[in-house]
Amino acid sequence: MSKKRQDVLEAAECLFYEEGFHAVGIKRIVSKSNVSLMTLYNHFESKEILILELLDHREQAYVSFLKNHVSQNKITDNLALKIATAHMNWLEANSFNGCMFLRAKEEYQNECEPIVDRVHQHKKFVIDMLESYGLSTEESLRLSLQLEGATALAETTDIQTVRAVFLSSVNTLFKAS
Amino acid sequence: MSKKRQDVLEAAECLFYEEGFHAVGIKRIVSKSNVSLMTLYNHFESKEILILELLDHREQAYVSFLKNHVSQNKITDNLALKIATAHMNWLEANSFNGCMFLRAKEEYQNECEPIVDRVHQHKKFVIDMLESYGLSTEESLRLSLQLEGATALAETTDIQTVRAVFLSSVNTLFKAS
DNA sequence: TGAAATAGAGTGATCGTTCTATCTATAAAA
DNA sequence: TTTTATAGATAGAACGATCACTCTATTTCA
Repeated sequence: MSKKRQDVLEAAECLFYEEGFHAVGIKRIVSKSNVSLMTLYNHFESKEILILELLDHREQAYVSFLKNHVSQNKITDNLALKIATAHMNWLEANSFNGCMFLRAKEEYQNECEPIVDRVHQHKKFVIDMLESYGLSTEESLRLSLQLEGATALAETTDIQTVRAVFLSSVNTLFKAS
Repeated sequence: MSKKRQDVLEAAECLFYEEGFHAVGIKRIVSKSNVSLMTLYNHFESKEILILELLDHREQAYVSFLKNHVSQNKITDNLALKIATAHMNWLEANSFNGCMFLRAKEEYQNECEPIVDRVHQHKKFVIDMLESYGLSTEESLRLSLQLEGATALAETTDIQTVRAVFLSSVNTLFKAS
């Protein structure tokens, strides 16, 4: 991948996540990424296409982060707790402003169908991933609700408090599974 | 409260919730509420102040909705489940696009401190309300995570599925309380 | 008679996007 | 090694549309 392209994606991801999609203009992204306006438009046809590619980029980052942390986790008897811990580490490292996918869907609900579709696809993808780890459909949904809850709670609550509440809930819900 | 003022608040609440704060312009609100531009500005000094008053309005609506539904709920042995059911009814009636407070905080994170402060205040208010129902601090946080999770999951998942997963989780977490 | 609401023009700023004209850097041809 | 050709990146002006907000002049209604 082109270095310029990567610079744009990283600046856009940071700005959009911190301030929202409609609140951040193309000029801000260009300025932050040290790239010219035309270079951005040579790589991305439009703002909406940039957002779509950003969501691809972020899904890949989240999934590989989870994979790595789950495989490194030493807990052996509780898969859900392994995944929850990995998700908690993701939140702690990157994300105190909600789920970027849900936020994209919320902002483009009545404006850009491809973005909304992409978000639904992502959430389905995560559920499928949980099932591929060996959870049942119902367990996947149940864990998914916990993951979403932790992400939201972390927006307004001290992260160590969220960790304790989140992991103990998951532990209770999935013990002796 | 003035009728015109009420009209503006209702139109703004609907539009902001459906499409986001930055995505909706004042002209759209004026147009939807059948009120003139100057009338809006006579009632609300600025867009940000309108949003702040909207959050007041919505907090009041949510709290009284919860109070009514909790008191009418016939479950006698599980307070958390009563509250969860009431929250589920709120989601089903009004809210398939996330938590309006979190969305306000996300969009105004680096732009308007009073809005961000108001959102933190709201979340603290909800926790306090849960405690005033008789839950411990830890139980309140635990239930709060479930409420946030249900709100988020309802954005991309069939509402009856959310209801089943949500209520069964709360039931497991709070049984024999 | 006086206060409130109206429509609509006007403010300067910013939006996403396009265009132009200049510059840089690498690679092929001399 | 020098010249030329090609492609990519640059800054910045310009587009029409919209942003939040103000002002004015007129109308409605108690």
